[in-house]
Amino acid sequence: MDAQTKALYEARAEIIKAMAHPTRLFIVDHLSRRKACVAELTNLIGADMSTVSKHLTVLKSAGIVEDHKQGAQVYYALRVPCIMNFFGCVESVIKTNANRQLRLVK
Amino acid sequence: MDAQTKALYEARAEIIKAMAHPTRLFIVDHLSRRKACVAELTNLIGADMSTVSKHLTVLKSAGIVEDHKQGAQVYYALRVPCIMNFFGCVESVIKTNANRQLRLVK
DNA sequence: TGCACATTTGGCAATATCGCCAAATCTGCG
DNA sequence: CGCAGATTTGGCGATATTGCCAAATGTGCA
Repeated sequence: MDAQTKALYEARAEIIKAMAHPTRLFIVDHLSRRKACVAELTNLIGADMSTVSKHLTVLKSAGIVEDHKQGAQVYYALRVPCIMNFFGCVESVIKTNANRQLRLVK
Repeated sequence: MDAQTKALYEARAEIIKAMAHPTRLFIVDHLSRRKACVAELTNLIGADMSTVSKHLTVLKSAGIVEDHKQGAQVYYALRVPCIMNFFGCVESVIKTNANRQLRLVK
């Protein structure tokens, strides 16, 4: 694999890596419905606010979300809605896996 | 976030985590065109065969690829073609990011 | 200015991931 | 059986990720 091809796949992996965490996945899912500030997300998630903030930083660096201040609060919004396409396919993988499991039992 | 919701996002993250590596992304991309055996992929990737084999194990455990023996060789194939939808969106994230960069410079 | 609230940053321990090497398996065949 | 080729597994050091706490920073307002 030449350097350029490698760089391409590394760039892609960066984006996907940013999604590869349950909390960040939840955040993306939630933001796909409405923008939210850190405190709001922290509440829903039930982790330390600093933890949530760092997850948001990861998503932001990847370019998946964007933030804007509104008073003392920082609101985050989904920047690339097509990310939601991931879920459909992921769900189908999970379903396929489950079916395979079932077949083994039956 | 209640335990069930958490479990759901964890399951989803498992799948995405399996994709979150340049080499594995390359493998998935390649397998979307044709099935291939380990030696073949190893050649294209240029890493130790044991490394490639382990990447394939990760993809297989996630249910993204499946394998079948053909003589002494093990062929891998994409099990869930919709995974390829990821690329389109990832590409658009990369493009959006690049445009943002440009705007900063201009 | 100084307080209260919202968020980010620094730091650290626990854990997970990665890639290579060496050794173990597995397969077809003489 | 025993060898050669293909693949997987075990193990290890290096590196990256994660989550919490404490401390720092930013913001609106009295």
